[in-house]
Amino acid sequence: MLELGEVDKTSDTPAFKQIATALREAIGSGRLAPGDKLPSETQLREHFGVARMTVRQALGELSAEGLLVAEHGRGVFVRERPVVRRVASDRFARRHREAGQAAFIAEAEGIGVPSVDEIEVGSEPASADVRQALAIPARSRVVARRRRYLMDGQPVELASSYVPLSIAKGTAIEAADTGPGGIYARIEEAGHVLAEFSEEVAARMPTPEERRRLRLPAGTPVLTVRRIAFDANGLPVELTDTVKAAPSYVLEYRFPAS
Amino acid sequence: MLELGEVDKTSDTPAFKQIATALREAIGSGRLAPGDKLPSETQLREHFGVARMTVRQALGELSAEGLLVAEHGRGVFVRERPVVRRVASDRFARRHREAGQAAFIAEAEGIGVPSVDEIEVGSEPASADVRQALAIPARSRVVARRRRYLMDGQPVELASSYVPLSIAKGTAIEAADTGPGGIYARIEEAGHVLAEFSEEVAARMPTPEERRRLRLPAGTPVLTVRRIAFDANGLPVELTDTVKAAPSYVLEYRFPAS
DNA sequence: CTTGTCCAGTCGTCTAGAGCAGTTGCCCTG
DNA sequence: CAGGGCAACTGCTCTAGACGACTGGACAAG
Repeated sequence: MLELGEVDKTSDTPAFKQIATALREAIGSGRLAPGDKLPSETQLREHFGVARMTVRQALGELSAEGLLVAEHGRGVFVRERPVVRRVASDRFARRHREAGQAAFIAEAEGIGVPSVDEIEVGSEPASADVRQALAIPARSRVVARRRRYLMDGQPVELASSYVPLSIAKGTAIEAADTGPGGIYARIEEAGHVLAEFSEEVAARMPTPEERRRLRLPAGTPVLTVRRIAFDANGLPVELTDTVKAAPSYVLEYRFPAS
Repeated sequence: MLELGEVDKTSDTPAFKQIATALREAIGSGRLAPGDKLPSETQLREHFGVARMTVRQALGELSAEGLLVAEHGRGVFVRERPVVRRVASDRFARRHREAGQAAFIAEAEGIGVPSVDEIEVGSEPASADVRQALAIPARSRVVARRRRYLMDGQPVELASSYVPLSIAKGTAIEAADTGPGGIYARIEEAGHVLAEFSEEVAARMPTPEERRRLRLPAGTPVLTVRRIAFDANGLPVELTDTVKAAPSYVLEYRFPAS
């Protein structure tokens, strides 16, 4: 019989979140393998001692993340190829609403990343790699911002953002707190209307340093995303390199074809 | 007062879907502007004559799409700007229009199509995962095409393509050689105008089988891409799962003038 | 004027049911 | 033995409540 733990009703964590966590853990540990059928909603309801709607809320969360597939009349199964989609975060949404910068920032900062626990800001000479990406000359300097993002207390992402010093000079971009609307709002204030960005996604093994900071088990790959923002003149204005703990991140884009 | 229409309880469309559609329409038509506050859940409940959970289900759907933001104690608001993943790529759209199907194929199959050295085509029962992605019922069959791509003699990519047998039946899709224009041309000939596709990218370690076929050194991760093509009616018509040895994958986006 | 308290409104979570609609396995029939 | 039909099981939709937590404004006390 599948071991799934219990729900602590005295906890301030909602019961459905606890159930979702228990199921996630069972999948992560391999007790539930890809293709396996989960206990039915009724069985889970009895096991955890909650109402069926509560179980469904947990299952719905995991389905939205792409970990589970429910099939009418058959059961709920662990996905054979687990994927995790982006989920909007209310907290971020609120910040955006207040700042009026919703779409670009939401996308560029990564929707669904709730908190930052480390931050490091300073000007430095740009590496050859960064210079090439930002199309700036040799010996140029950039303002670098390095952060670690947490979700539910677990590190999920390391981000390094670079802005040419020629753009950042004398603005709040040089400060740890970039103010309302974040860094993109400051870049626009500096006269660069954001128009486009490109993303390059790759898979690789983490460095030992990255493994430590992301608390990754040995043998786990990371997903890296390099994003470059361009202004209306096609000038690169910002570069963000992100290292994401895999497979907790997946991109999903839909293109109208015409 | 906001006009939102009614729910037809005799319809076979679920009530919460009808409510979601009504709200989407109100936002699309501008009766609900970005930043506007929606009627409260209680008011919507009374207006549509349904239980509150049903209203919440509709609101949850729109929140997941990024159209709405709920804030505890304040209300539900229309997002200031649409989420980026719904924004068209001009580059892609333009090329599609100019070159017709060739562009869609080049984009979908990967630019700089390499050579294929293994191919395997046949009809088979769809796995739960594939059925879910293609939105087809249990026990459905699909035409599966499994290929290995080579670049300069080195294997770079394993691709598995699935088309519902209901679409492929009696067409060249069932043949190893799909003829000029490839599989997408045959799908269009079958009456499905291709309209959009979605992509999901993830990183993971290869299976031993994949490692062997891609001739990967131990400890090297792969990049996986799942692409689903939809016709003009929003019906999924084809699914491609790709496992790439090549380290990176590029996506480009452009923001609408705003 | 400032501060703190209270309260109505709102969303978040949860319970305890109900009927409906797919899926599957089994039994019965021919 | 093959096929049809039935019944059990599953997830899907929905109802009708309950209480808690958060927000924002009214109002009283300082």
